[in-house]
Amino acid sequence: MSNLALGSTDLQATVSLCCQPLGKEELSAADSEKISVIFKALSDPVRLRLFSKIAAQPGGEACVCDIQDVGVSQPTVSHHLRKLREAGLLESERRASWVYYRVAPGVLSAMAGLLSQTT
Amino acid sequence: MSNLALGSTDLQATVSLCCQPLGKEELSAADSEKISVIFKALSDPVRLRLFSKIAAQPGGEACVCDIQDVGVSQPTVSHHLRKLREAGLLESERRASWVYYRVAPGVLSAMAGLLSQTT
DNA sequence: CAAATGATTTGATGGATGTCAACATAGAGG
DNA sequence: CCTCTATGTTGACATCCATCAAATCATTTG
Repeated sequence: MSNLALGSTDLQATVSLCCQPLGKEELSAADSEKISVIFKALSDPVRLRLFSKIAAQPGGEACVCDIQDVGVSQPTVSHHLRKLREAGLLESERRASWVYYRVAPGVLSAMAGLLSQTT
Repeated sequence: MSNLALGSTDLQATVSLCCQPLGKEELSAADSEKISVIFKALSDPVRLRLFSKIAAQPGGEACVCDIQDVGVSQPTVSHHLRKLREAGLLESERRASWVYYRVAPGVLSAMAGLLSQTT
């Protein structure tokens, strides 16, 4: 593994550019496929917790070693972080011995936009 | 099956009352468990499409017969609608021969709040 | 280089889940 | 009642997925 965009989806293109808010216009089959990937990434309690730990980090990023205490083994943590990265929700970068994860830019606002009220 | 609240989670209590936005404070293990249920409900393409069809309905509700063309069999549609209801995302009501589904009140705004930007 | 630390990958396994066919239930209308 | 239409439920099955142990890769340090 090497750099930021490796194996990740362009989430901004996926969410921001494809869809009206859910309450405004129904999703096409294709868009549903794309967006469900994002919800699926957050559908596991451990993954959601890891994502929240990173999102809530003051500096906006967290070392894997700082977020490992979620009740599962370290390989499992790594597996979940990979899933989050592949879904386009996280970016990762190696600095010296450590790998840092951060929320991909635009992710939170894109998802909030999808769920925003239109009434 | 009979009425609105049958087998459903109180989603407003689950989402609105438990959590700060993801970018603000990390979720507890318990809250992660609760909220991941909601994401899981939307993690299937067919379910997400059904939910979007209902959410985008002008009157705010849809008869099952109006949203069945999503590429799977009728029992499967029924199964997915049940999952969405059990997760607290939808409510259902029988009127004459037909069953109507609508988005549970507060759901969209609660989820949007969870993902709202805090920066 | 060798050892140690941090992180990912691989392989295996038990459990969860989406799907359909068949059957059951509910109401409408002869 | 009996039938037709609209939904929901059950049972079976194939696939997906979370998890861990073991092995591997990457980087620092002795």
